[in-house]
Amino acid sequence: MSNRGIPLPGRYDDIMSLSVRKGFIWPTADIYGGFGGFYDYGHLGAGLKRKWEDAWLRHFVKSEDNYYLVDTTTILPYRSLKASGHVDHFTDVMAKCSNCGESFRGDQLLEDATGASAEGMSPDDIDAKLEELRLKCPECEGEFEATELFNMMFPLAVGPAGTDDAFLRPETAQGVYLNFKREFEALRRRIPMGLAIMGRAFRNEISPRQGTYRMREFIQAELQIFFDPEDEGFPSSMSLSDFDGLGVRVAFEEDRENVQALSCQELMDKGLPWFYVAHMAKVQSFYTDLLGYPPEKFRFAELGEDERAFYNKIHFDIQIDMGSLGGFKEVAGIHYRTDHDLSGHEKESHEKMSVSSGGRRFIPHVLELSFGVDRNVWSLLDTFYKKNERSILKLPPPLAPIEAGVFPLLSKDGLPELAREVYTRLRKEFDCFYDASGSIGKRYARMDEIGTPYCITIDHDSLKDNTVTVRERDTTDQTREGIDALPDVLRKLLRTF
RNA sequence: GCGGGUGUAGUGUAGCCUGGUAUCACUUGAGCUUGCCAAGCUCAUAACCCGGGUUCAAAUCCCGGCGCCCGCACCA
Repeated sequence: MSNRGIPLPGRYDDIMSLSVRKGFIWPTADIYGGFGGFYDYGHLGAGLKRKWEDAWLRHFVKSEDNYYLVDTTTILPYRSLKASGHVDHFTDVMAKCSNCGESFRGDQLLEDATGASAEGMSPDDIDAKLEELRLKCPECEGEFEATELFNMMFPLAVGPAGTDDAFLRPETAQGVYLNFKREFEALRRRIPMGLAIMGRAFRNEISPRQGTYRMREFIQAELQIFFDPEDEGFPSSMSLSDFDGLGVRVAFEEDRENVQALSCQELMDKGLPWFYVAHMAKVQSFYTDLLGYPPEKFRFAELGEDERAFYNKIHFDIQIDMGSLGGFKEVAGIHYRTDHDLSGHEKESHEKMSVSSGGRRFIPHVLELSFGVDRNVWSLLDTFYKKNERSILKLPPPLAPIEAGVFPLLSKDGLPELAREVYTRLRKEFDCFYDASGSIGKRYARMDEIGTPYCITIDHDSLKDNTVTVRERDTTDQTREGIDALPDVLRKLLRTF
């Protein structure tokens, strides 16, 4: 990824400070000095995250026939991850130079020296081979220490026997593949079939960095779409004509800095299959149309052969330009995983994964839409937090953790009583916040900073005619509405997707 | 994991070199005030990342750990 660049000065700190002060995000076990690679969500962060997840679910899962949300365990048995390739590919044998201290991947050293793949070799075998070939540190010609196994997966000892026979899942996707046969039956053997999981995944990152961008425990929202690779009609409910006006913003591998806006047809002319293009359009539409990201901050970045997993036939990252992180950073990916995963599980479990459809028998191919939820939440804060004379978090209203503030203009003359009454009525349906403290301007400012799109103020006129002012966050414009009409008014303003 | 920087109320900071338990601002809470955009006044709450060591005395000096930021490496 060409993520080079320096963060805007103070931008990261501004967002982290906002997060901590107001209740979005802070380090796990903060009172013990934090815990590298782990972050907790406060009340606002949890609300924002939940609403992003709801939006994702509606846009990608509930909008299609035969797409469903499932939920699977975070602990998986050894064999399932052996079959998926994670046991071998997620485990690196590190060789450390005794002289300069530099670390290298043992299999890489052997491959460079012999030209043959050394993947999956045990540390002892690699040690023996390094010895045999008399390999020295490429940096300083120093000797290597005994190699060590570094596993990106967290091993677990399940049961009283206490053997390392399980791992915390490194991606949610495997949960879907393991349940493919059951769901295919339960959903009456229909293809295409989409199965989504939103849940936690775990990777023992060597150096977690940049807040919630790279964590050791993180949340994924992943959709696995199973389809017939030979069926041009997939998926039947999608049509490229839905995206006619959309210029799909793409940066190809050979010229990563050059973002082109291409039509779906132009992308297909470049050799991408139509189902892949359709999902690119759908993803971009999610960000730029639904959530309102500025198009220039959005792009697909093609990953080259050496950057993507070997089984991903086509792989574009979805990247958002984040000032706090120094440029375009990955928030999601679209991966054409072919039949790699189902075939792997068929081989290891001896369960047939092939299906009959369209008069043929085949193992379905998988298109995976994979989103990092925490990264997306961070990108919302980065993209929509404006800090000038006013500090405003210009969140899309449907994502705002607090949807409306309800204030009495003054703390006297019966205004608080009526305001409380309005608040009590609205809170049944909307996420509301009542506040009577400080000046009205200060209360507006507090709401602006946490992204509350609307504030309702009860004044003296309200007592006479049952109307209130509704103040809009970004413009500060006010309209006067009847108290009885508020639910309808707010519904129209807030339930926009 | 390596190198550089760094850690003081909720947030941002002064103090650290030249040891004597801490500055300022904003925030937060209470009260007064306040007829619509962080106004004002009074009062209050609140901090030296953790653990050792040196010393009569450690935020300050030394050692170890942890966290954070930047670079390298890593991120099938």
